[in-house]
Amino acid sequence: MVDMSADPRQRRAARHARPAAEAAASAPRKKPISVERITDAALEVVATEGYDALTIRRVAAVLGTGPSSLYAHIVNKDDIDDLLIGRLYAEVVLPEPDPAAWREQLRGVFTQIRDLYLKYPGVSRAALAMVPTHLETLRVGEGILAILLAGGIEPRTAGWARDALSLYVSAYALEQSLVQQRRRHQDQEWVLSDEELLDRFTALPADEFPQTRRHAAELISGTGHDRFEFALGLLMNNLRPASG
Amino acid sequence: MVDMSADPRQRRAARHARPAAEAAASAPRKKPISVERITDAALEVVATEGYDALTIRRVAAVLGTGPSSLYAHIVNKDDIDDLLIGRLYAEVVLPEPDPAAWREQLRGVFTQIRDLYLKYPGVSRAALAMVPTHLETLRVGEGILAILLAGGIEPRTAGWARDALSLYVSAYALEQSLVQQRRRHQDQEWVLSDEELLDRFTALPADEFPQTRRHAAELISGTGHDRFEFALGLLMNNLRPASG
DNA sequence: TCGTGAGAACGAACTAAGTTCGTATCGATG
DNA sequence: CATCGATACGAACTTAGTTCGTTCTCACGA
Repeated sequence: MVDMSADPRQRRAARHARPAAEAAASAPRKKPISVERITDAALEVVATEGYDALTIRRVAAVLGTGPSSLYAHIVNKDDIDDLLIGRLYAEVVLPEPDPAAWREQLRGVFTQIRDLYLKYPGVSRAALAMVPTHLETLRVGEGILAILLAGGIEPRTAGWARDALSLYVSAYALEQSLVQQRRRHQDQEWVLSDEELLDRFTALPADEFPQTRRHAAELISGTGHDRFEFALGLLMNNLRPASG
Repeated sequence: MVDMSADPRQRRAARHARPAAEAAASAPRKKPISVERITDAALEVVATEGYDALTIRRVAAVLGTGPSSLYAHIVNKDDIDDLLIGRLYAEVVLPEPDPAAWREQLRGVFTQIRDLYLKYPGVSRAALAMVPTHLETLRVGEGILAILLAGGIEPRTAGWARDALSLYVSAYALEQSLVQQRRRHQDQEWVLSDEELLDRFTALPADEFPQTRRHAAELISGTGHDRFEFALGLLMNNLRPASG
């Protein structure tokens, strides 16, 4: 059983501690509100309406109740972020580190993370704000670190590189989500297609923006994911086995 | 004079167009609310209380009025972000591109941006959400692009690298601001000093977190800025002049 | 069997925030 | 000096996070 103490603060703390012995027991008959169901509901909201639509009231509505009902299980709204990220990172599968393929392995893990973020538009915001001792993020972090170390990267470099890569991936997903969101909210003037963007760039005054104007085509080239791959490449290609 | 049309939407659009002829005329005598004063007030709030404390009401209070008074000058709250970023990026000074020193020049520019972000904790959030046709960000973007091109980087690579670097810098500043903010809000349990973090890491179960445990010291090593420099290095060192 | 009490659920309400509306005020202009 | 458009602003509407006090439920012990 998960921690059933009265105070949700203690339960949050328990979630950050190592997982308890976890006796399965019997599944709850009816449908009592639980941290799991809250997480399910929150993920559903984020997946369908985006992270901005994630409100206590919205989650409560999905569960067919009012906002106050959730506060027996969560500390506050930030706590939902915690749950979300935990659930998301639990889905990341980590490969057995292979010294010969560490770059591909890293690419694979970070692509997984990117796609999880994009599946739930905007959650990367929550990931950026997450405290660094979250259990599931620690697990994934350990996995990434293991891959880097297996690749022969010196520990300190590995740690720093891991942080840089993680930060970039979160930011990339966040930016992509924001673009998508603007596209959904057809705010007329603020949605710019590639052609419109190209027009804007080429319409810039040549004396002030010579490079942007001249290379407008290259600047808007490539899908988001092309740029993602490119950036990951930049970050990883300089990492070399220590005494290689 | 800046655009004095009635609709603030038109005024925002005008801000994104090329700067008008800009007849100086006489400075306003009294203290009418203006976009400039709103920007000043907003920056003051962000600098002293952080981006989270930036509310319409808070800004209005600084100007000694009520929230509705601002809506003759701004479209909505997002518009304030626009003003903030414009003001911030206007402060960035761009060097004359020197083909021999492009890496140092890039470092300089991005360090400026980083420090501006950190001076106004949390604004990088606004920067990430900013539409890519903002006039001042275009100016800085042009400058960065010019440095890369002067360094002999192929245009498409230069564009993508610029985006990757900018994204990383924003994310870095955002993360740093979040850490600072947590530290201010002494939420007891969520503030972790380096020693506490080290303790946490070394207290992890050895079978599940062998690497994190073993290299805990390296993982928490280095100031934020060390990591910033490191990441910039990773991103830049792979960029090479096109035809060598 | 029947209370009983701890935990869970929940309706109502409080606060804060973004935004709108209607009106009042001000200043330049004819 | 009257007028009109732009500006200012108080009040109010809406949505949100959170708290409070009460009610409900159910497993356990007398």
